[in-house]
Amino acid sequence: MAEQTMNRPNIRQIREACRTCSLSDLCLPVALETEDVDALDGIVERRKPLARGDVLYRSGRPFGAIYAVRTGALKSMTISEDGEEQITAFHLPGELLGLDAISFGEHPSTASALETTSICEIPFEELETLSADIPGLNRQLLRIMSKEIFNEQEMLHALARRTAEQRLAILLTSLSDRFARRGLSSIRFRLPMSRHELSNYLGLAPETTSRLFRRFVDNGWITADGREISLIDFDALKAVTGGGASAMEKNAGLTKHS
Amino acid sequence: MAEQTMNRPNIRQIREACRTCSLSDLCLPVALETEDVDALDGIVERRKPLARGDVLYRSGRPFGAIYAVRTGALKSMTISEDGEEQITAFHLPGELLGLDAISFGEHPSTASALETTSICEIPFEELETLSADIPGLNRQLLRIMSKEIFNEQEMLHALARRTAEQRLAILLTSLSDRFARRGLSSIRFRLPMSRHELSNYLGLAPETTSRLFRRFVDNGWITADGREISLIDFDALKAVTGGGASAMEKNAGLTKHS
DNA sequence: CGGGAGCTTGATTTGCTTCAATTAGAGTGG
DNA sequence: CCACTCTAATTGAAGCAAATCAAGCTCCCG
Repeated sequence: MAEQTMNRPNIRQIREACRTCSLSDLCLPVALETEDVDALDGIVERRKPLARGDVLYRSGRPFGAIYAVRTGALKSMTISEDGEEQITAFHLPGELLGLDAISFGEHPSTASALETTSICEIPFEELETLSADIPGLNRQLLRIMSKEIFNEQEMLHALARRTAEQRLAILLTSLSDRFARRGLSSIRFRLPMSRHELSNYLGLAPETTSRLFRRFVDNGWITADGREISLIDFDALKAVTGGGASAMEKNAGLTKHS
Repeated sequence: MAEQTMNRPNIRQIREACRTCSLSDLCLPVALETEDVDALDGIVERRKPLARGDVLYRSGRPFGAIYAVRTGALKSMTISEDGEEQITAFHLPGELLGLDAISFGEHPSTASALETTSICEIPFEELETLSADIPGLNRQLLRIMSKEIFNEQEMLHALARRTAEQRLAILLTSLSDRFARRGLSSIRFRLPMSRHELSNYLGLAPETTSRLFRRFVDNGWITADGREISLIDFDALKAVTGGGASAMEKNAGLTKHS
């Protein structure tokens, strides 16, 4: 399937079309015809950028669209009845969010921007209509959701069973791979989230996260200046993750197909 | 959508058809026509029962079908390179498994029977073909996967952030609701998994799980005779879960539609 | 030059794991 | 049918990792 892709004469145009709207997840790994991509592109709405803290959609609101991150970053979170927010995911450029709303008709989580963020809106109604005509698109939607399930499972056990040190190493290497996937530097990047948000996501106390950053720096694995991170010894980081967990390998795996 | 379902004259037949093949997840919550259900039913293969420990599919094997549990129970697990098995999910009657394989073309996890188990095989190729003709089915497949994503997210944070006590309470109430969904008793049931497997899934030491069962019994919340569990005080259990987490509420939510 | 939030650092406590036995159960063969 | 064996489950004691409690620090913004 991926092999077929390579033989198509217009694959470069397709990729370009995808890239402009950050729909790489939806388009790149499959062999969509150029006209199909155009059709997909046609239903995508570019929304005005979100400022830090702006809410893209709120938990409980009716579901009408999924979203692709163009630039910036967002967090997904649920808010328990005692008002405590629980971050369930970070969304980087090129990634999709809102998929978890498909089954309920309303968003089970709230998404807000971590920094100035531009996104594309993909109305689900129209995407579904389009899917009926384009078998490849339908399949790709399923693929993405399946991948999502798997990544969640990986992360689930990454967080459930691993030590704090392993959790942070997993997060850093995961971010690295996800940035790399979008063509950004995999060894030097700026964390879009605060230490507090990062700790919340990892299920750790902020103090623990802070101590870990110190330890990683002392070990010579990374340098950290606020949110600016450099991975000095990626292999060392990778080694402490515990091997088994790597939601990122799967991202890399899909990228290779394109 | 769910409302439309109620008005169809043949909804009862549809449900019956679904129930016979344990495809409730796939059929019940949506308004599929009788002939559609028949078509779906036609592609489903009933495989011979699995004995305890039998492997349904192994990690790395090519993906060809998803499966529905008719009776019994299975576990999904990944095996890290050091040979340690990590249980990622339990699958009860009426539930689907194998969804996580759709994106990669091969199974990322291994599924094996916890007890004598009968399952239905749903060849994915044919399901996809069928989906093209039946919009409702396609949507439902997406719904299920979306729900799966959400449940995973819920569980992820249930396990990552909660105490051992909360984790076990969440598991017990979740199982209770899932059994109830299949029309089985929600207050008295037999655990399909060993303490060891249960602990593995929850990310706890078996000793901790054992101590927790004791504590729950001492508190008068449950009675436990080996794998036979009775929930004496469901509300107390529910209370200690921490409120926010409830992958099961969502299961119940879908049931209500039917 | 304050003021405040985010981050870091130190001291103490708690909860879970680990280590070490013991007990209970399930299956087996005499 | 009962002793025997092996594995699963339980229980106790000790150790450790991370949370919590409590200050300081630093940077940003007024």
